Amino acid sequence: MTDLPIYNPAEIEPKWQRKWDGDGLYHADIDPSMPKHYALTMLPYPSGELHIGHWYAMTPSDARARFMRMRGYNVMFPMGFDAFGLPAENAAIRRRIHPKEWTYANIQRMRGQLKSMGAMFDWRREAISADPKYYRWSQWFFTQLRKHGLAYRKMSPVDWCPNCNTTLAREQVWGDDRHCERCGTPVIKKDLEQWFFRTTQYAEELLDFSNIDWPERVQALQTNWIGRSNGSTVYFQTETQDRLEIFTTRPDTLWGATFMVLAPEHPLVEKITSPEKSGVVEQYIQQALRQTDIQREATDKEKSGVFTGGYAINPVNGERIPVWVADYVLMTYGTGAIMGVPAHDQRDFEFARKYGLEVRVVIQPEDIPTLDGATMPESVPAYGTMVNSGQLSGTPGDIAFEQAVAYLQERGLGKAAVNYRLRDWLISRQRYWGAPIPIIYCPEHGAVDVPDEQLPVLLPDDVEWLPTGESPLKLHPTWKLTTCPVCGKAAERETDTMDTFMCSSWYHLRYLSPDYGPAPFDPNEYDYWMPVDTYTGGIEHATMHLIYTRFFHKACRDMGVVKGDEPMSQLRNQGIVLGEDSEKMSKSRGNVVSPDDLVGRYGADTVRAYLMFFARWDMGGPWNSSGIEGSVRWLRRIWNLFTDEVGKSTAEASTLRVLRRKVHQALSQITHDFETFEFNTIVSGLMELSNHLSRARELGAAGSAEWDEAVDIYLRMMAPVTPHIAEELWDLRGKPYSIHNQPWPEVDQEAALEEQITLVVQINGKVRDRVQVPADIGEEAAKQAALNTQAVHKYLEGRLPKKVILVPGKLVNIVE
RNA sequence: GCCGGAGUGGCGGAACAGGCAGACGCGCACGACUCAAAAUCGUGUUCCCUCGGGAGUGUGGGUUCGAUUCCCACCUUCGGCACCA
Repeated sequence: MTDLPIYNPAEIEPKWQRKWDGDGLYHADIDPSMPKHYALTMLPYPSGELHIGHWYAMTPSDARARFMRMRGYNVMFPMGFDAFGLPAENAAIRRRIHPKEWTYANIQRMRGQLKSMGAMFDWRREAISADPKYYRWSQWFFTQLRKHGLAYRKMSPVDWCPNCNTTLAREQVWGDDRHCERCGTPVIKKDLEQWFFRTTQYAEELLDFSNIDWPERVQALQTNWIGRSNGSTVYFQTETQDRLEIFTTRPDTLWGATFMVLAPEHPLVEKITSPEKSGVVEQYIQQALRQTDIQREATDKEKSGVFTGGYAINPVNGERIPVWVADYVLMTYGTGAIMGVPAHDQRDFEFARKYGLEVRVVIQPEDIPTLDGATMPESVPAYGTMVNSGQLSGTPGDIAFEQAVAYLQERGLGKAAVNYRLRDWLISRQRYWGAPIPIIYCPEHGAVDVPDEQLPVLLPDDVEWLPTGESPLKLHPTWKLTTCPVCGKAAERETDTMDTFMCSSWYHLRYLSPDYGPAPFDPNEYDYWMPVDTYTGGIEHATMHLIYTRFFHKACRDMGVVKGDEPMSQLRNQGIVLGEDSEKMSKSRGNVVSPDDLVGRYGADTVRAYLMFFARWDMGGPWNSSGIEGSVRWLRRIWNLFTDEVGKSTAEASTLRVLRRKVHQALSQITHDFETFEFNTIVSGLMELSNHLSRARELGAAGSAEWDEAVDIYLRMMAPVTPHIAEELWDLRGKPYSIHNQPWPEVDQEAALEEQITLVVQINGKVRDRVQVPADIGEEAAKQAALNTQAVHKYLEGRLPKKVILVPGKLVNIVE
């Protein structure tokens, strides 16, 4: 017995991590002679613990980045921390520890955990959004957006979390009960002066995904979120001689409008309401406004409303129709006013039936019986021939929309219009732990930008934490006192900070040059590295971060700060790792899987391999603690297989030919799967090949040139998945450091070709036999071989087949 | 209600420009090694069966010589949106 080293990840993993780190192996620097690849994975929030979800997101991303590196790309794979945010403040209040201290302690701990992954992060490029050298530029971007009219301040009803004491963006309000994303408390409405970014200005462009390779799923979610509606604006006139604009997606039903409805907040309500109705209307509005959005927006709620006593004139037929107020019309969409066409809209129908308003049919779809407004049990929203519609009567359904719009436009009664569900992005937060909004309020000059040379507006460290929930910046005795940059007189700072999504909208740019002073990023770095080639992260950011960062990039493009239309060329999302009970992991359920424990027990390589293997990456799924044993055994076997003593090869030539064939076939498959992010079949392909290698070894293959080639290729293929063991085995075989600097092996197509193939013999589409034939067999010979099989003889009993179908290289189907 | 995924052995999953269903792994069973166990190695493992076969990829149809893969209609489930005019 010789002293063969045993596989001990606890020893080799830290050893190689230190060596790689010391050598700067993964440093990515501009090199115009090489094609670049910017691989980016979503940065974590420094909550304190790296959990298995981070590993699940990051290790395959790392493996892919490593693969690209071996393929000859100059790969940058940076990491950082999205370090501002509410949890730090909650910790501050609960544990009487400063958010900064809490955050940076967590960062330090998580940086260590991240390093235990053995990922190829270039830590020189680390960016932390809570660093003044970072948020100085978050503030600069805000100023730029304001200068270009893309940031504005407005008094508006906002979603307010009474527990967090702050506003929330629409995206941060979740669920049927409209609760706070962070703490789960139902939100309330509050009127506040708030800062907004004009995301709506980019609504149309954000719908265009034609130049980026993003998952259909994300495209669908974003498209849905932006909510484009094609229709037209129609100008009604009230009897008080006011213009009342409405938006409709069905201008072809205009002749069927039998009433109008205004949102309770609509500015014309007061004026249009007749004196005798004002009491009832006033009462209704008060009650509507008191309701929460949850009550008001519940779809199953019975519609309610009141008649204002006012009338408007339908511009297409001059009819006088009553104007109502109802809370099913929202001030925040369209113009806050609608025409009611009960025959062809279900909401209007329910309203009309309840209040006895006329239901008039103006659309008659061809395939259903003639409609009668008085008796129809529900609305008919389908397109169809226009009827009772003046000179447009008879217009067929397929052109009714365009004809109606044309009719309105010719007469100046309306125009084609598009509406979006997307709202402007509310970025004000009444919190301390965020980037201060760089604005100064002067009694004389109003809201004034903090001049660039005064940036950053630093967060004061000496703040008091009172359990009022009020932002400590408001309570600070002196911080907000300053002077107006325009007139120099006493003025006050804005005490709100920015939504952290603002900071994370451009972190990929800060990675380019995290210490750069003159600008948010070094333009040379930008020109070389951008755009991000592959972006990976969770699907849950589809309608938040991933819309914000696209908006941000487009806005920056229009401000002349960046180039190109999109920040990230390719996006891939991973799924979620659930607990073993198939439920979402949570501390209270006690089903949390700790990556640190797993690494301690099995080593990082095993955890990496299992995370890539156990599920389709984009699907995720429940954790299985016994399943990881498969990865443990695989790596142990590989270790033993490649460290075992090698004598002289005793294998036959055919064994070695088969060995080469299997190796190159696996290489071809694994290369393909790396390209397409199919990580689970990368690992299964490696496992399968290791089974072939074991067999070949038993047949005496070790010691041959073919065996050496097999091991060499094998180690390179596993290097992106399990970087430590690959490096160690590479080293043990006396190969030059580092395996991670080796090129990806080339497939020898000839070696991968099969010599013999198994031709499947089907009779009437059912498999009846198989026959071994040379791979290059001709058509006739293949058919003959199939017809000569026992099964076919037995089946046909001398009869002639009706048809013989050959799928070259695969099968012969004999049809009787 | 609308939009988008997903339904394959006991389990995770593989195969789909239509062509051997169940690769790979977990689990399980049996065997080897061991005094014994663990570990390891080997063999088997979709179901039914009268051992000839038969059925089988959520359900029901269709196209085809041939369908897990394509088409139509459903069912279940997960995610998103939702009184959006």
